[in-house]
Order: sequence, then C-alpha cells, then structure tokens
Amino acid sequence: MIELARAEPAEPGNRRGSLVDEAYAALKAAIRSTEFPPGYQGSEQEIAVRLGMSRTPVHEAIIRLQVEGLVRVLSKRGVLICPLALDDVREIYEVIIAVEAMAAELLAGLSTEQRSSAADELEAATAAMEQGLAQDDLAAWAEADDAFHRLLVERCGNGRLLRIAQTVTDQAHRARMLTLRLRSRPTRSARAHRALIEAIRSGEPGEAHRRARAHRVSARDELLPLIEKVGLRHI
Amino acid sequence: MIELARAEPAEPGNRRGSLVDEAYAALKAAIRSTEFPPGYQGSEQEIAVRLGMSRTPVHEAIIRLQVEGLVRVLSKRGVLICPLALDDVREIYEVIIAVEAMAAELLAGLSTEQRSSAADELEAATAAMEQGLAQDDLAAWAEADDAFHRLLVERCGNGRLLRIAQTVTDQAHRARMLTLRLRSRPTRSARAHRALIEAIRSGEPGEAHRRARAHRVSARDELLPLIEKVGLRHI
DNA sequence: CCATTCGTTCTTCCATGGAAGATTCCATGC
DNA sequence: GCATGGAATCTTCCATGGAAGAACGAATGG
Repeated sequence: MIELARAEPAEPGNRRGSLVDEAYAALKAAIRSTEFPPGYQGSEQEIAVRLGMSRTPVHEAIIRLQVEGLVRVLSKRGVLICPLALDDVREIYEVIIAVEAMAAELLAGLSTEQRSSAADELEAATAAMEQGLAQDDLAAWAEADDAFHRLLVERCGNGRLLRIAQTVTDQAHRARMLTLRLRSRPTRSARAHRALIEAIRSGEPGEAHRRARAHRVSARDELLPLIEKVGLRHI
Repeated sequence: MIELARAEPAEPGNRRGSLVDEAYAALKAAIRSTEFPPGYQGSEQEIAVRLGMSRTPVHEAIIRLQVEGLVRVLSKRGVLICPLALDDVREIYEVIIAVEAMAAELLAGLSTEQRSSAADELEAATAAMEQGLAQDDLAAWAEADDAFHRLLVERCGNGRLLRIAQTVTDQAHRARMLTLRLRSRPTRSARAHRALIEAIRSGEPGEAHRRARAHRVSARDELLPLIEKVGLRHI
C-alpha cells in the first residue's frame, strides 16, 4: 500500500476538481474500505505524500471529515480514524430511524406524479435486492438496499435531511459491512420495502412514516445484539 | 464596525484556545447577530484583518461553517453568508420535528432518575419562559424557550442527535428572531411544554414523541405563513 | 531495578508568498 | 451610443517554512 488512489480527472473538460475534493474523496474511500482501519492513527504528512500533494489540501479535507465525524484530529499527535463502539451504532440507528421516517412521510405527501415516479424507482431497487438474494450475492443485495434507502431520502424533497442521512450512513458503513455476513438472510426486507412503497404510492404520510420507522427499528433490534455478541470493542 | 469581537481568553489557565476556534466562534456570532447580513459577500482577507489574525485560521473556520451550511465559499469570489429562503426554513423545521420527537422519545425511555432530573430542568426553563412573558420580555422568553429545546436534546443521550439539532437551530436563528416580534404572544408554548414534561416524567416514550412532534408542527404551521406574508426574498 | 529528567523527533498550528481564476472597468473601435 | 477586448485587481487555492507542543527513549540518580 504505497499510495492512495486519487480520484481520476477522467473527464477532460475538467469540472471543479480541487485538490481538497480529491483528498476528501480518497480519504473517505480509504476509511470505508478499512484501508485506514478504525483506530488507525496517521499523520497528515504521510497522507499527503501518499496522495502526491502537499499538506494543505489534506489538512483541509481532514477538517471536513472531522466535522462529519469520521476522523478526529488529536492536537499535535495526528489524525485518528474514529472507531465505532456499540453505543455509536445505536446512536446512528436512532438518527436513521427518525430521519427516514420523516423522509417517507414527506415523500408520501408529494404530488401524485412525484410519488409515482419515486415509487417506481424504489420498486426497481427492491427488485434488485431480491435478485441479489436469489443469487446468493450479498454484496449486490447490500448495494440495492443502500440504493433503496438513499432514494427514499433523495426523493423526499428535503436536502438537509438527505445530507444528514448520508453523513450517518457513511459512519455506519463499516458496521453494516460487518453484520452483512453475520445476520441471517435478509428475506423480510423486500416485504417491508414493498409495504412502504404502497403507502407512498397511495399517498398516506402517516402510514408511510410508521412503516419506514418499523423497518429501521427491526433492523436495529436485529443488528445491535449481533454486534454485541461478536464482542468487538470497536469497529 | 472596524473589528470583530474575538472570544476573550479570559481564563488565565488557558484551555485549548486555537485561533481556528476563535475565528469559528467569532464568525458564527457575527452571522447570528446579522453583523454579517445574509447575502453578504466578503473575503477571507478582510475577515482576517478584522480578527487580527492571518488568513489561514479564518480559512479553516470557514470550511467548518461551510460544512455546517452557514456559509458558502464561491471559488475565487469570496464567502457568501447563506440567505434563508422560505423553503430552507421549511426544511429546517422538518428536521427539527423529526429530531426532537426522537429525542423526547429517547428521554422518556431513560431511567427514572435521569427522567426526573431532566424533567426538573425542563420545568425550570418553562417557568423562565412564563416569567419572561409576564414581564413582556420577549428576548428572555426566547432564550428560555431555546434552553428548553436544547435541554430536551442534550439529555436524550444521543450526541449525534444533539449535534444535528444544534446545526439546524443555528441555521434557523435569524428566522426565529425575525418572527419573534411578528407572531402573537406565545402563551400556548408553556402548556405544550408541560404536557411533554409530564410524558417524560412518567416514562411514556410514545406519548412524549407525539407531544414533542405536535408542538413543533404547530410552531411550523404558525411561522411559515408568517414568513411568507412578510414576503421576504430571503432572511 | 525503578523512577525521573532531559533531549530528540514527530506532529499540528499558523503565517506568508506565489499561482491561477474571476471580476471589473476603462479604453478602443465601430 | 454601444459593444468588445484586455489589463488591472481582487479572490481563493496550494506550497512551504518556522514555532510550539506532545510523545518517546536514553541517560542519570537513587
């Protein structure tokens, strides 16, 4: 692992590709993939040489990541990749429950066209989940499940809610990957998704709220004991 | 307005007072007080000289403020103090509704001691609201109301929820100040607060959720038309 | 053998200078 | 009078150097 992958400026008609953005994306990817494992402590200097840039853009990218809660910078000692304790995962799930329930409610309150269009997209994602499951491709299932939940918040019409959901989802990514192989085959998810889609399609905000909430609550109640059982100090 | 107020390092046993933190606090205060009005566009250089420091810590503070959504930095053109449109206030309220309802629910699910202690604090804040109202001191009322809602999220045991609530509350501060004098005397708030406190004290998460939510929903439904009526392009 | 002190080294923090992009405004041409 | 071109000026963006602080280890004293 000599160097970190830099986002390629593939497009010749280069858009706003600043070094800070590059460093931010590369670091986030490295954290997600556990190339930088939780608890790892490195220096900005080291990251800078790996990315082939100077310390400044790395420093600024790390500020962003710190605000978003992915890393902590320990004064004069380096940057720490935040490990997740069980309580962190619990907190994250509580946020997700609140945010997605609200998003589903808002989505179900939009116009018929918007609801219908969103419901179609959600249905496609759910179908992709089932296909992944049928082929025993858990990675594909997880990706489609992610897409479903991302769509739910993207289409609700509240950008702040979307941003919050993305931030906590990023934090939870490692825990999600860990439990993916530990839990039993997630066959009930598709059913819950379809029930939610129906409430959205027919425009019932209250029912959409309840179903989105119940779906995430049961996910939490299944995953938290699982994480506790494996007894990891942190993820 | 020659210079911005810098947070004084009054305490001689100086804690971790970095220039970045100073700049961050000073800028946030200046934005809240509309010393930097919404839509204002300034340069980091200008802010740096006003604060009596170099450009670097100002630049880094601005990155933090940008992530939190208070400012936007326009490449090579300066930093913009984000104005709030009606839709922004709507978004913010939707977030607050979801977050506070969850916080109230969590709080009502804590141990009897924690609930009781929190309920006492919430009751004190509510009493302060009534006193402010009795003396026609709207500023005092608003401060106590802020304290109530801050306490609610502080005591729920979820740090991420707290951080989210603080971020959106910061964004909404100007709108709140604007509508404070426009709306009718907020006499019903104290009653709603007491109902919520009772649900918390007696440990009813579902009821606490509903009451916290209803309280913020009615606030939104009162304030949004008010803002629309004054017809401000942005706040 | 253990505790303490001091020096070395590594880190972030902050200042500053140069580069490149965006805007403004004035001169020029028609 | 009006559009156009271009220079001057402003801005952020990035690199780099020095300063201060934290951690580590070796030398020293008991």
